[in-house]
Amino acid sequence: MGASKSASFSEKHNELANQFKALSHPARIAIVEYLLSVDSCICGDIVNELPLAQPTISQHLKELKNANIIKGSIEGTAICYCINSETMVKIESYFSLISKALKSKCC
Amino acid sequence: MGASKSASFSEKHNELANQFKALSHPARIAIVEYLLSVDSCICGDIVNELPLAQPTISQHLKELKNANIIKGSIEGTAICYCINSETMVKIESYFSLISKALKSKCC
DNA sequence: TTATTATATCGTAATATTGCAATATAAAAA
DNA sequence: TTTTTATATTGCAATATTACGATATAATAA
Repeated sequence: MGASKSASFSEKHNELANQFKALSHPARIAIVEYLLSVDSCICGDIVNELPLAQPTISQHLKELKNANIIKGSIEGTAICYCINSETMVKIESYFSLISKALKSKCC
Repeated sequence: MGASKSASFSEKHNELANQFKALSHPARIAIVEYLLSVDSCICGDIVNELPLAQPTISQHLKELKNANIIKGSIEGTAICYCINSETMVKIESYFSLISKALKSKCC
């Protein structure tokens, strides 16, 4: 067969995996860092920032949005995207927990 | 066409994306958390912990190893895997940086 | 109303991932 | 040496992702 056996794993593990999957493409990392570098959340020019066609970027944005990595709100003709800090803090805490747990170990 | 245009992105963005890709599957998250829960790094029974066949787990372990998420060393017949703390700390720092940058923002 | 502009969706080809049976490898035990 | 045990590799089918041209949608401008 093939195809992920995601049903065999916990809800928590699946949610985490989905958020990492959203970040598992260089274009999506570049989008996140671009949103971070822009002063406000007024965007609308991500297409010109990346070497990808408009439909491709639209698709990447959708994936980031579905994973709660970014938020988007309609702003006239344009759409205003920005990073979802809540999710970022959550992921940071996860790695912080792992780092702490590793300190009390051998290896 | 299709297939990731990874060559169009920076080395740094590709490396990060690869590490997140390694963590983008619930089985691999489960492996990391299992390694974390075991007291020492003496392992060898990951196959019995997960609802996947031995070749599948071997493949997941290989992907985690290639992305430097885990390290493996031969220990007689068994192979001893453990988490690569260096990488975890690096990823933690990345999200810490993002969180900090987000604090001085609107949204 | 008719452009124009910004973004989303559809359809599809190219490629990558997932999972596992079968098999290989390699060290320790009998 | 032969068997057992632990892990890796191969080959392949099922499925998912990536990218983009064509097209749709929807708000503003002319």
